[in-house]
This record gives sequence, C-alpha cells and structure tokens, in this order.
Amino acid sequence: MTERPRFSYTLHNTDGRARRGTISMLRGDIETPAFMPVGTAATVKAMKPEAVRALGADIILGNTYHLMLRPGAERMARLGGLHKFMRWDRPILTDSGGYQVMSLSDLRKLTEQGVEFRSHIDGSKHMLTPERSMEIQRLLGSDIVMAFDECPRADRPRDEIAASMELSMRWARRSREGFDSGEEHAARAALFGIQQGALDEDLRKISADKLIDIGFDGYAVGGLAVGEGQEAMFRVLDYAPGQLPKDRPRYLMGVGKPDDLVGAVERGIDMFDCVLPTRSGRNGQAFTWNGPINLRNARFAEDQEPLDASSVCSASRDYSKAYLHHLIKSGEMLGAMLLTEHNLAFYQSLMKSMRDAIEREEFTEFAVKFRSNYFN
RNA sequence: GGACAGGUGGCCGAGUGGUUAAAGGCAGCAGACUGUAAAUCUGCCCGCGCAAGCGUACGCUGGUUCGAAUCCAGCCCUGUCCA
Repeated sequence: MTERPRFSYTLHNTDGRARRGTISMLRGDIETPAFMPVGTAATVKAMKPEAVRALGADIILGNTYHLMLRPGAERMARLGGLHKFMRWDRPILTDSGGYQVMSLSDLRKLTEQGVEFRSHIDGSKHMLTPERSMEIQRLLGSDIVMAFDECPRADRPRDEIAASMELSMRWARRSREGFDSGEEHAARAALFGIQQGALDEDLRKISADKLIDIGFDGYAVGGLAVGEGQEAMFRVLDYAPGQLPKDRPRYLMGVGKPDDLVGAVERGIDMFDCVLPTRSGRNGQAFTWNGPINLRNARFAEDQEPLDASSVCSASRDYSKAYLHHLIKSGEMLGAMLLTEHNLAFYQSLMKSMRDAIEREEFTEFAVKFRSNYFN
C-alpha cells in the first residue's frame, strides 16, 4: 500500500494554457480541472453524498460561517468532524467565511481584527478572525482550508479595492500562522491563499506576490463573478493565473456557468466551485449541451424527451421533460432532486470532457464545438 | 313556502358614492440566480395599441346622482337554517 501525501499537485500535461493534473491528498485524489459541488451546510442540497460521488465529484465544499452557526464548530468536532457527520469520506474544501463578508454585508462589522457577524438565524454575535476561521476549519476537519479574506463587490472604487486587497493579504499571513499552529491538523490538510484585486492587473500582481511570499499549497483567484460580467472576468483571467505559481493548483472561486468554466480552463484554471448547478436545479433550470433551459416553461409540458438520452445519470436519461416540468410546477421535491442531480452530472461530464480534451491536446477544438452547441 | 347571508377579473378574496381597470393571494406566462440568509427572487397578467389613449367590466334589468362595484327597486342564482 502506497503512502498518500498530505498534498501534492502533479501536472500531467498542458494544451495552450489549459492544464490537466491530479491533486493527491490523504482522503483521495482530485482530477483537475475539477468542479467541486457546494455543500454549504453539510449537505449538497437535495443530494445524498453517495449520489454526489457517483456523478464523479472528487471533492465538495463546506462553509465555515454556516457550520459555525449550525451545528457549531465545537459540536462538529465532538461529533467526529464534518466527513463523518455528513458521510463524505473524500476531500472537503471549506470556504473561510470570506464570501459571507460580502453576501451578508448588512449583518456584519468589519475591522482590522476581523468581522463581527450578527447571525442571520438568531441575531447572535459571532466574531470571525483569520485565527478563528482557521480554528473552525480545523474543528470541521477540512482537507483544503481557505484563508480568511474579504471578497469585495466588483463595483467598489479602486482605492477601496486596493485597501481591501491589502487587508486580505494581512489576513492571509495571519491565516497561514493560524493554520500552522494547529499542528496535527496542518500535517493532514492543505491551506490555500486567495488572490484579490478585482479587475486591476497591478493589484492582482501585488496580491499574488504577497501570497507567494507567504507560501500556500494552492492559490485561489477570488473576487470574481461578483457582478463584473464574463467579459471583464475573462480579461482578469487572461493574466491572473499566470501571476500564480505553475506548480500549484489554481482555484477560481464561485465560478460558474458552463461557458465560464470552459473559458476559465482555457485560461489556466484548475478548480471551480459554484452553487449554480444545485441552486438552479432547485429553481427549475437545467444545463444541457445545447444551453440552459427552464423546465417551468410551458413548452416542456408535453415534451417526452429526456434531458440527455446519452447520459450515465438516470435523472438526465430516464425522466421526460414533461415529467420534470410537472414536478417543478407542482413544487414537488423530487423535481428539485432530479434537476440537481442532472445539473451536477452535466457539470462533472463537462469537466471530464475538458480533462480528456486537454489530454488529447484538442482543447481549442473542444471549446469551439462546445460554444457552437451551447449557444446554438 | 319562509328567515337570514351572499353573488367582484381563470379561482379565492378586499373594496360601501369620485383618488377603481378595481388591494392581496393563488393559478398562468416569462426572466434572473456564479466561494448558498435562495425548493428563492423579479416582471407581466381584461381587450386593442409602441404609447397617449380607446373599448369593455363587479349576477341581470331599470332607477337615483354631475359621478355607482358601492345607494334604490324588481328579477335571477347560491349557501345555511326553519317549514
């Protein structure tokens, strides 16, 4: 039996800027480019964990802020950690709570020290600092710990973006120190830094250099897909991955739509997470090779075709659009379950196709064909 | 046969003289969703028209009034109770 590494990234080959690799960790390998389903509250909503795995996910997300509030980090530790709790034995990446600094901006107070949140559940106050975020992620038993950052909206003025980035970099150093102080956990887990700087190439460069100076196992591109639009995001991705170390995985946080994923892989991104396949599934939207469709639409009421007859996923292959339309319109929970499963299957299939295309060194052709089908 | 209560836009249901093409909900038709406060949110929703506007509309018919879903009369219908 070969000994598994705490964390290693092997780059198998490249095609243009697209990269095909494998991350090896104690709890399993992650084939990259990878899509990580989001399981904020210790569940990929509407999915059993074994089903998430069956669709091809190597790793899923959890969330520091949400699990801190419920069930609570210390309780999770007493219960044996997040993996055991939710019955997922492969790697888990936990977001640090940085995204909630933005999404819950009305419920928090930000200082140099950290962020005081007023719980959206019961109003109780919770201080999240880089040190506490590291501690919570350790108590959860996270495999890939994210540095605590501030994720600002794209429309902030440049001086605010710069100040926010600098703050995130100071927090990145404190995150590194906090993570390392949890020695036992640090010996089994990885820590990723998060680049900020919004749409500004110079700020992105400064951020990247500071992170590299601190040193992380992997590097995330943060602060994108926050309202700037795909074109602006791609402009950043034209240089941002190149500012990060070649020999480390690059993770584009919170992205995205299928065409975002293709464009980002094309620009050198290795990892993604996004709520879209799960949330959209619950809201009636299905992603397909021919673009997204809304199963609520009347045109599907008598459409007896499945979403994808050639899929390995039963939700995609065995249920008619008419039935899915009915379930969604009726508010039946099976509709949300089937569409979530279909969307996750589609996302994993898309990632597999991209990995294969990179291996064959036909990524450009793949991307052209994908877009031609996806946008009709 | 009698006594009450009531008939409002596809449905439920506010509305008792002008600010009412008529609250709100549901249904319907679309759209959005990107490190999840989301099985959520937004828009449209009588007809024609890009719009201004015009036309129709609160059971039916008639009346009062400058003006009626709102007041009056008769009629029709529904529910409950009594015979």
